[in-house]
Amino acid sequence: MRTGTHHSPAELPAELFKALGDQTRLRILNLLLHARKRVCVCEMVDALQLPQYQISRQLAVLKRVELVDAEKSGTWVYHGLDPEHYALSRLAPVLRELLQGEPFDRDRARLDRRLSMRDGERCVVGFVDSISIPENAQQ
Amino acid sequence: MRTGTHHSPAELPAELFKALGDQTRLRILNLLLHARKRVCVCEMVDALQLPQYQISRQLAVLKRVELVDAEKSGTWVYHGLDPEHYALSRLAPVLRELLQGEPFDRDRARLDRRLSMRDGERCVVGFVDSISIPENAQQ
DNA sequence: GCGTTATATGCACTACTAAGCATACAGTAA
DNA sequence: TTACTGTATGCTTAGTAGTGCATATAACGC
Repeated sequence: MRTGTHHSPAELPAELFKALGDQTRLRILNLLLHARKRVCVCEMVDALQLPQYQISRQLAVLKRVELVDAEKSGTWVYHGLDPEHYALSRLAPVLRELLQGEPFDRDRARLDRRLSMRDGERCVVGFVDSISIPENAQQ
Repeated sequence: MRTGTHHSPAELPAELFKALGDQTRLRILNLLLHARKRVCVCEMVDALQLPQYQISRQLAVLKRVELVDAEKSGTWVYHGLDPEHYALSRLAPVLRELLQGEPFDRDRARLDRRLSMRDGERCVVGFVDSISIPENAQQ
């Protein structure tokens, strides 16, 4: 069990909001809030259509503030929201409301297609590159 | 009336959280949430015990994301939360809950002393330097 | 006009942060 | 072992954000 935060308690809220202050990290949180289960990195790569290193990197930031934790299973790493986080329950409804429109809607749609490729609870396909979604507009 | 945000709508939530991701700005918001009325810069200087330029500067950031707006009255400028902000009503309860403990509690106490020096709704004393509060611990 | 007070801001400096690329690490399968 | 795949991370670079100081702006009183 992880115990230490690396910040003075007095600045915890600032660190928390700083972690939320990035588009990529909000897109990741949008996926996790939507999926309501752990999601592995390759699934996020396909859903967000971003390079794998960007997602790993931003996940590390979210883990540092303990919004996200990880569970390893073989080569795959499943990341999920930490329901124990001291502010998540209050923050989640606000995030759900704010993370609407593009790119958040399309990200959720791509994640759904990607998650439908699972074998039960397990990710089995690795990087699929380009989950096709009716792209009425690009971006 | 200010109309334009300077950010693409798709990144508005990220810009909003970025604005919340700073200790000084959270301390300012804490004051405004507590006061439930407009507060002028010199009152914030005394409550937060920070240099005036820091407060003006961070207020400018909060105004850029339109969480805060200002009303001028002579030399004094009264800053307040913008109740029209698209996310403030959802965010305010979360902020109230997170902005507890030090330095937020003491900031609110100092603001109360400072506000008690008002003449009705008007700030009349300028910089008082060191609103005395039982400082059981320094900082 | 002048001086004074309240607030905002230009500048220099420092520190941090995200992106991009390559590579390291870990686990699987042969 | 070797090859391969999923994930994490070291490094560099570019852009950005906070601080501190000085100064500018604005409104007041004389």
